[in-house]
Amino acid sequence: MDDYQETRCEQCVIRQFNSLRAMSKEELKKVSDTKTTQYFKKGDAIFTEGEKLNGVFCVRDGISKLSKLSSNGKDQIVKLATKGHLLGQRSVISNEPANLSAIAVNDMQVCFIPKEGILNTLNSNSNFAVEVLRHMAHDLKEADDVIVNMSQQTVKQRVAEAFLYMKNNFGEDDKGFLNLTLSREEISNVVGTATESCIRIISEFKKENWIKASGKKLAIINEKALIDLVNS
Amino acid sequence: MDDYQETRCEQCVIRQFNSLRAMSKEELKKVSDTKTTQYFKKGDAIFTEGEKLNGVFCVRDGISKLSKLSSNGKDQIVKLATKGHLLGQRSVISNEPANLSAIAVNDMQVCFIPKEGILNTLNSNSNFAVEVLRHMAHDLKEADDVIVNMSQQTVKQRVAEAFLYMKNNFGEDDKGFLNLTLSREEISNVVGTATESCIRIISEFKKENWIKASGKKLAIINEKALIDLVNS
DNA sequence: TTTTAAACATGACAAAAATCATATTTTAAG
DNA sequence: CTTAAAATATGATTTTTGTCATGTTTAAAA
Repeated sequence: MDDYQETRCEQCVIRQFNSLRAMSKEELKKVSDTKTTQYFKKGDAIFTEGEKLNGVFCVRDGISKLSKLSSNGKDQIVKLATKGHLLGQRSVISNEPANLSAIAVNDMQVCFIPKEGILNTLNSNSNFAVEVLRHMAHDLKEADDVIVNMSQQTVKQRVAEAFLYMKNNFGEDDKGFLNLTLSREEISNVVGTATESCIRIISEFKKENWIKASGKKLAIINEKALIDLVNS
Repeated sequence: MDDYQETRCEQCVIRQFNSLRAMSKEELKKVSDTKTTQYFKKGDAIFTEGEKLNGVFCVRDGISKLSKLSSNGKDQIVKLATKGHLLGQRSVISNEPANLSAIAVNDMQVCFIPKEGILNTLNSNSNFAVEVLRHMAHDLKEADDVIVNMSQQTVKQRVAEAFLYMKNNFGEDDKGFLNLTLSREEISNVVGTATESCIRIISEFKKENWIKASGKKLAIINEKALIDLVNS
């Protein structure tokens, strides 16, 4: 443990991206005293569906998929979370087991914040409560939009949308390749389709020259075509 | 206007079902002074997608569908709200236009509460903020579950689930008919499918003796069969 | 009551997507 | 480096779902 040189929440820039920024200096200090930093490797579970959570996880680095098992045995990825996102908030607030599993898509650094710090602040600092509420409201809007897309769009449109989502939320490197690399199976779990169908559509996109691949990395080379497909 | 004999929020039992119950007597009094009662007939819009909302709507009676238009021109019903539900909360909290339209499915009585009362209380009463947060957390969990069902289940399973949802949330009358009556088109907008496909599946369920119809009313007569289908 | 429009229903067909089979390529382990 | 396992790819086929056409029933308006 090289805990001694870890960043303290007060100094951590990450919190500017989430509701922790609405905490007072004092509150943040308390949180920082109880937090622990954890490292997860690609494929590791931060928590799993049905697990009782004793706190929330603040993502400092890496990307996590939030997914749920459906009755047919397939995983559905509901959301992808990165730097600044708080995981497990909903569960802690409702005092219910986690509804989703959080699995590391690549290597991650995550701070665990025991729930007491969160719940106490929620009850005493309405600024913080409203800030959390605003984030939750945003998540809810996004979830509603996903429902509409999932139910009304074709698989092909959803695959196109997944690529646009990956570009907009996780960006691309200097050569135009998506920073987030998902396996074909993971993409199909985002899109909610059979892996083969997903692979076939990706091949099609490559033939159309809308995307290209280099190793495991994918790049969008005709964004307009993807957008047009989504809106058709 | 027969406003003089309307129920005041302090006396209204409906608020026990939503976050208004976390308001103090004083706060509730203020809200009650500014609220107005509105009546909507079947098909009327309480608000529509993209509209700027100046307050929230507390459903006293009747049922509303919350839906969103997808790019292909079809309506997707995301949620059905009844007695006690607050509509437009998310929009008011985020200070964004409504993401969904709220249309009356049958005749409704709804109280309009100007946003000032809500926002002031949110900022000053963390009890209330946390209560709103809890409700929002619950809605978010439900939305995530809908995403999984929409993306992983077959149309037939989703139709079965829609009937179970209607029974569980809106109940049935003394003869076993669902209290909520939706047109075939509305059911297909809940399920996210073509109206003809929906009609065909309903006919099938009738032939199997899982449901029966009398006029526009539908009744579940073999709930287990529907549950088994959903879980298969 | 008659007329008209909307809702419901069903057949025929087309399109989309899933499944099963089987290669090929890539990655990881020994 | 070699070998095994996993990931990617594609063909063939079946199943599911959507679309178009058309008929019937139901409800609403004149």
